[in-house]
Amino acid sequence: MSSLKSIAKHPSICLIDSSTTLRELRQIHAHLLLSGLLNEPQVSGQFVAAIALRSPGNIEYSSRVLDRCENPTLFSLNSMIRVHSKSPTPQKSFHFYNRIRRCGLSPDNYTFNFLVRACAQLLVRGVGESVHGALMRHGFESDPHVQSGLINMYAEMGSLESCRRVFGGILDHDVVCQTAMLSASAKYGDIAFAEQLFDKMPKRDTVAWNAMIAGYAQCGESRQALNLFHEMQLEGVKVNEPSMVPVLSACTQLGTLDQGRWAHAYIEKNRLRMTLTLGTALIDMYAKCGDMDKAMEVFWGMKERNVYTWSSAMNGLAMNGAGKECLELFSLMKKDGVLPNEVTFVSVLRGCSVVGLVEDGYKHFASMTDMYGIQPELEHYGCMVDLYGRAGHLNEALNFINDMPVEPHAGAWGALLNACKIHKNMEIGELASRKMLELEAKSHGAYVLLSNIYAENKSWEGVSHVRRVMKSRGVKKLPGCSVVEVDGEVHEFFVGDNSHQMYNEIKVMLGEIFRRLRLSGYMANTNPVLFDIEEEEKENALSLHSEKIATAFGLIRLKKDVPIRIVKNLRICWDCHDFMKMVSRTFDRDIIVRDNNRFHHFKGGACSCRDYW
DNA sequence: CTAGGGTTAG
Repeated sequence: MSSLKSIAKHPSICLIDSSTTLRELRQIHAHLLLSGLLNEPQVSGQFVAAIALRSPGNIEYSSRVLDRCENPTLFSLNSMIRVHSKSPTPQKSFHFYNRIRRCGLSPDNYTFNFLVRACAQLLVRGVGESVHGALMRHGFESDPHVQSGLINMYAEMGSLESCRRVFGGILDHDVVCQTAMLSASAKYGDIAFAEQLFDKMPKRDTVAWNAMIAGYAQCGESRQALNLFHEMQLEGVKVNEPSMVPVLSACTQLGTLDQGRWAHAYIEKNRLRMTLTLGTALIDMYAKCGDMDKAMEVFWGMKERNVYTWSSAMNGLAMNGAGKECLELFSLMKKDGVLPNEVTFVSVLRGCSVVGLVEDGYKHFASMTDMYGIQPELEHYGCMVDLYGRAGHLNEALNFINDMPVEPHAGAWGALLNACKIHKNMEIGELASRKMLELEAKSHGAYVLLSNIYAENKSWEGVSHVRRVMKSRGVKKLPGCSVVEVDGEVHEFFVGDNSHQMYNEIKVMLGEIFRRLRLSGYMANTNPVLFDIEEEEKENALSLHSEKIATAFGLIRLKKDVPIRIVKNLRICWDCHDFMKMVSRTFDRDIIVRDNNRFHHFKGGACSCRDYW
């Protein structure tokens, strides 16, 4: 036995890791074969498992080795099931599961755990249920990891009910399966139940804390996510890489660059590894908080990049108006041998759209099916309509919608409507809004756009008609809200908000801004017919859009060389857009606004969106 | 030295 142990630790096997090449594996294999060691099931098992666990890129090779092996160990077969469960071909797990029986072995709790996870990936009707049945027959339903896998599987299959049934059937809840149930509940928006589980866990480990933080972030409870992370540190729980991903995601949602920077510094100070996932979350955070330079710095600093990493960076560039750079990155990605997916193409098309590259956009759109076998989805069609529309090719945009092989969705008509607003086209605009409102009768934005198209074309009866319809249908909207961060503290302003403790100073500053802007020729949007995106309380002189209040506050509290960063929950309106441009020139300040659509970088009187809104 | 938690779009 002792000799077996030393064989199992054969130095060449210990050397295998993710950088090992196929050639090197062949050499190790030949070496083991020549020395006769490979006949030992333990050694071949170790060899196969080492490849499976530490060098998944060479999984095909270890699969062939294992297939030729007379007496594979359960350990090596389990390892193969495990790698395939996380691969794009989870069905291959079953090949090794079947081999377990044929070799006269019996599956253990590890086998079923990995197999269940393979089913969660596979998502073929009935397969998960039959594996569930098989593991019950083998008596593994009381294993906490198997239970956790089952809950996770049913969550993936879309049935919170089944998760609850599994969970309810367990007498003694282990932390592992409680954590799985916590994640499943959060995934389906039942954050209250997730909290309840978290609160009554007898022992909360890092994984449980991470799951709860991620649950908050997924449900859009960003503040709660950040609060819980701070609590986690106070409790002295060990923080690791997966802890930071939802923390960054919360910063991304809030648009709070200072907090995001703090999280980045925390990662470095605690020497957390810059894994693919963590790096991608960091790039996304910087991109969506408006610091695209920093996002690219992180991007280029990464050792490896997958399709998520590339797509995040490309999406960031597109959102920030850097369409050319987005397309350059796309060619580099392909050169790097990374295969684009459907999400990548959303970024590519948006990149083309923001700089008006109609031809390139069409070329890339066609390449989706021709070269990559990716079926365009609604988002891609929406991007194409936006591409044609923004460039002023309204008829082509309309034809494109009419030729769509699937039923056009509200987003496609919305993109066309938006283009009609930019290019002041009333006829197509009416058609687009009618179609859009058939699909989304309560879409506030559609009414506003249509009304403004009428107003700009001086069709007053059109304007009043829209208003009547809106009222009769009870269309509601979110109140506009803008957020500014000063010294890591988040300040929130609503439309016409006078509740801030510094409101008196803000009021004085607003007066000063308007006085100076008027001297430079700014005409406040006084057209009483032009429909305001946040029209309510317009008659109140102090009722200003939240981004104007936020700008005044930023001018007071932020140093001159620091850009004023504003995050808005709605789309910025034309008047505020003009206002921002003029403030950026008159006060010589950079202003960066993230609205719910994209970024606007105001500098020296111009905007990065080139007034394409 | 096999089991849990995390990322892009909408």
